[in-house]
Amino acid sequence: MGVVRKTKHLEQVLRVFRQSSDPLSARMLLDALPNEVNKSTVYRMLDKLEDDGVIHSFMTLEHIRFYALCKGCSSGQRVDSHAHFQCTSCKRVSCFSDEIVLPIPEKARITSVQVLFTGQCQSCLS
Amino acid sequence: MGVVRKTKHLEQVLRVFRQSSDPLSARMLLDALPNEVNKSTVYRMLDKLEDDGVIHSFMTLEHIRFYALCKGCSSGQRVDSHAHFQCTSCKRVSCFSDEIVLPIPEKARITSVQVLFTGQCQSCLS
DNA sequence: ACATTGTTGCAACCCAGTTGCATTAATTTT
DNA sequence: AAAATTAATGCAACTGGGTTGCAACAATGT
Ligand SMILES: [Mn+2]
Ligand SMILES: [Mn+2]
Ligand SMILES: [Zn+2]
Ligand SMILES: [Zn+2]
Repeated sequence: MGVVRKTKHLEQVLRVFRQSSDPLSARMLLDALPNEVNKSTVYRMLDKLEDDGVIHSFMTLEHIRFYALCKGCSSGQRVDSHAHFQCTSCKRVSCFSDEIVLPIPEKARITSVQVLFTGQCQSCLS
Repeated sequence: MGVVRKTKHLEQVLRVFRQSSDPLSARMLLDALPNEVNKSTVYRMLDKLEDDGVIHSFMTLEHIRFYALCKGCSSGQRVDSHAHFQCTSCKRVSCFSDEIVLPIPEKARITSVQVLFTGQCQSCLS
């Protein structure tokens, strides 16, 4: 079951996501929230928002889950995936703007795809 | 630093990987090994094998790391990625045989890509 | 205002993965 | 072959992301 009631915390969570250009982990979100919020509460909000399709999540190399606002995959049919990138030096996670079109395997009923590029970001290269 | 000495455990680990068509988690590997092996040892062997490029790893939705033998990305240049699939019902993880060709973003020096499809496998559908 | 029920905080818990250290075993040197 | 060297192993304690049961609280409908 997704979000039902519009609570203060929920509004703040959504505001933090909108103001961030990058995906966030639960820990980063906790630190970014203006009020002190219990971590259980944060995890439960994230679960519900994902249930509702408002956010997507994906795992990074350090087995930490990151979350980002969904930007329009909701329309249904196609399995869309905007890819993500993690810098192996500074560990920062970011979105790739370009949509990636993937051939969908026939062997199963695919409902989502996660693409994670890794390497070194510009600032870590220079 | 990668593997240096050819120990009994290491041979058994490689044998298990060769006999398995699917990627394995550390837990699955532990259970598949003929001898009782300490989990720290297993994790350390996996680390070293990945350092050496013998195996690749990727995270699944339940934040569990899976490992699979590298099948020929070693030749260098191209960022190759054979995609993986996890069934959301039975949680089984498998490889997709078809190589996936991805446009490599210019914004960073990409060294690897992970692609994880999720959905329902054939047997869970029927 | 009241009843209903979703949400929150708390504390305890789970589990994948890590780490420090003493012991063991593979490889090199003599 | 024996000794020396050092990588690999087992163990136990630990870390940290994430979960869960439950009582207290707060949003929503009437
Ligand atoms: Mn989306
Ligand atoms: Mn490979
Ligand atoms: Zn970086
Ligand atoms: Zn299945």
